[in-house]
Amino acid sequence: MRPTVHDIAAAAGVSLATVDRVLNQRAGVRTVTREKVEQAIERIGYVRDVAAANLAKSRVYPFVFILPSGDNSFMRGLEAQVRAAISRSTFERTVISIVTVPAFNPEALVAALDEARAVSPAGVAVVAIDSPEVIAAVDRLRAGRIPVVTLVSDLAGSKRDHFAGVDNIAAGRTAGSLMGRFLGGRSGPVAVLAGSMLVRDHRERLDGFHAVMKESFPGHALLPVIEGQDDPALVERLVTEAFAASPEIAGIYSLGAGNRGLIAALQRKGDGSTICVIAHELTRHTRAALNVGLIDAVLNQDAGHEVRSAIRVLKAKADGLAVIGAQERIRIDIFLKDNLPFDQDSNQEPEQGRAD
Amino acid sequence: MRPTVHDIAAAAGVSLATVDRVLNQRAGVRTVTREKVEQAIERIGYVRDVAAANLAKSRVYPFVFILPSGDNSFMRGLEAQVRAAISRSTFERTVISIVTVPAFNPEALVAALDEARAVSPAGVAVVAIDSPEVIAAVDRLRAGRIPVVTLVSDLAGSKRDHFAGVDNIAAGRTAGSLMGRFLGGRSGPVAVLAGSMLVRDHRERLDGFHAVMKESFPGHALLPVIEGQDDPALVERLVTEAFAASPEIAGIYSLGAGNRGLIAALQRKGDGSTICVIAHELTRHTRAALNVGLIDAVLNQDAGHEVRSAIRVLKAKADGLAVIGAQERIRIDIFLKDNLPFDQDSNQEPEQGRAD
DNA sequence: CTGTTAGCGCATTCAC
DNA sequence: GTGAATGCGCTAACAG
Repeated sequence: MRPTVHDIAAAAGVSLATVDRVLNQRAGVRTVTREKVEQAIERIGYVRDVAAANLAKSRVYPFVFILPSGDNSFMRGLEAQVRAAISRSTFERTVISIVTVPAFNPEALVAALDEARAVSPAGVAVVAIDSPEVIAAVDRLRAGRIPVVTLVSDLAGSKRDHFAGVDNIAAGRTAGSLMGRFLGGRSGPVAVLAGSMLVRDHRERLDGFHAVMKESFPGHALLPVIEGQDDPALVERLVTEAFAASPEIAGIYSLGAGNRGLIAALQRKGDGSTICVIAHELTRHTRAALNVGLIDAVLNQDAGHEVRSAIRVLKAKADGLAVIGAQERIRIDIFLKDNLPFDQDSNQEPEQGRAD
Repeated sequence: MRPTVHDIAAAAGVSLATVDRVLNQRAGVRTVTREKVEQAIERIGYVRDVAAANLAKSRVYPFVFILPSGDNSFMRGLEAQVRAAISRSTFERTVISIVTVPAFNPEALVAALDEARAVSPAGVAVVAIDSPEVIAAVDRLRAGRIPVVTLVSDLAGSKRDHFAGVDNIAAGRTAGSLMGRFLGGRSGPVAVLAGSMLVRDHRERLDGFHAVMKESFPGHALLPVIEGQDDPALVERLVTEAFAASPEIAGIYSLGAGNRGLIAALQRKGDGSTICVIAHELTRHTRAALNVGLIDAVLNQDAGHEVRSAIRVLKAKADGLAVIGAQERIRIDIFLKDNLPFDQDSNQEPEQGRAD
């Protein structure tokens, strides 16, 4: 049998209450007594039963998720995954609230972070915007001993506990590598379509992509970045203009959102399927385009995995426990039309009701 | 507050023991009483606290993992992941034993399955071999109400509860798609290197690959399948012979193991890097070859994920609970040299000690 | 057939 | 400073 608090108490010759005080680093124990207990713990190899502790405490974990609002399919899919987690709350002892704020708006995000702090939750998960004020707001949370996990887009320079998202430089490099190889012998310039250079994930993808294209496929000119603000209508207009300006475009890397607009522009062009297109995030739009050959590859991050991982990490941080590193690494999924998962698994919808 | 057994008892006007009998479907309750309790459960929306139940039962889950022996890097990585799970046993309330049996040997596997049944564990995970005797042995376990999860290679036609592995037809198709595109304009036949047609995963990969090559890239002839028995020495010899017989080979799809032999043959050929090579499973050998350009892409299944998933599913089946479908879907990871994860995450080694 | 009671491992009053 | 007693939600003897 695995040792319990009773065993520690017996071994150290003290009572349960004293053992508990030492275990939970509470005051009111003489140093000698404390050391006696600590040695006993060490000696008999005690490890706390978290489940029993949580039961005794009737512990629940109040978490706040802060996401961008708007009709970005990926973000709505992310929100659906948070709702799926909410439906599991009873089992997972969580109480999750969702706060949405306008995209690409640092002030709104700071306000949301400060409001979250006011309710002192057990943890906060946030899709970050890279700005000094946001960093400061995150650090205020951490100063209040509230664990913070960044979701999808990281916040370098902040004191966030963890980042639940992909390595976006590697994602950009991967896109570059696929683009170069898929183009094969074909010539022609390559266009890059981004949302906003305000968010770190977009900047990093761009850097990775440019690096590989210049290193390994210098034959293809890189057109100036098109910033579509993740807005389908704007994207469609800008891409159509780009086609007019450079009819010989051989490839497009869409590293942000608003792919509905891109797909519409490609369809309008008619011969769009000869252009090599690589996009991010599997939504119902990109999935359909992949299936008909308008898009050649989709790089994806699994929103469900990100949400579940964020919750696991926040719990662990709240309890001061370790996490299984590999389990929390978010992969860069590469989808061709040949390895598309069943529809239920796309970021579009929660994974409820999947066959098995 | 969430309702408890006490609330049910009060609402139904019975005692705790009766409630417990109904909840755990034990005999010795009059039908009227049972119905009264069931209605109360329904009415107040009771959901059992699994953690508390496990605490009261001091429940542990004895599991048996049956893996092939031999020096197959992927399988040894899988075993390392099981050992990593064993190191978490205290926290996860598991008691896991590992049994290894010679690869591609149905009789040995049947014997191992029957021995496992003799100790009546809470669940069995097995890397299956596709044969009627093995199916029968698995079904004997199921007949004894022991949950069974197949790992890596499935066992169609059996009553196994779940398969923790990738969709191997999709994997083969994906390999075909990448092969065709990476070859671009280049001509020349394509060779396929397999381990054994005895295991289902190899057969399925082959089918998927052939299908796509014939549909979409009919310009490339497909050479007869080379069966290397996952043995590096044999693989090296057979591949070298294939190079001699067909010097104009443009691509190789290695869908099994023994890639050390393939890599050695490619190195010996010298101009090997002009051949497009797609292999399975990220091990230290394939990782190194990917980095130097001898291999162009590696399709991978995350052994750590498979093991953790198998354990989660076995637990859920043992308790009659539901699983989160999407969390248990094993992805086909596609690795180029640009999106290689850090070394700790390769299938070669357990994920202990990863930075974060 | 049904109810009473005593734990599972831990946290937390409230006395001493 | 320290200890004894009670309860978290559930299960399992053991009575009745």
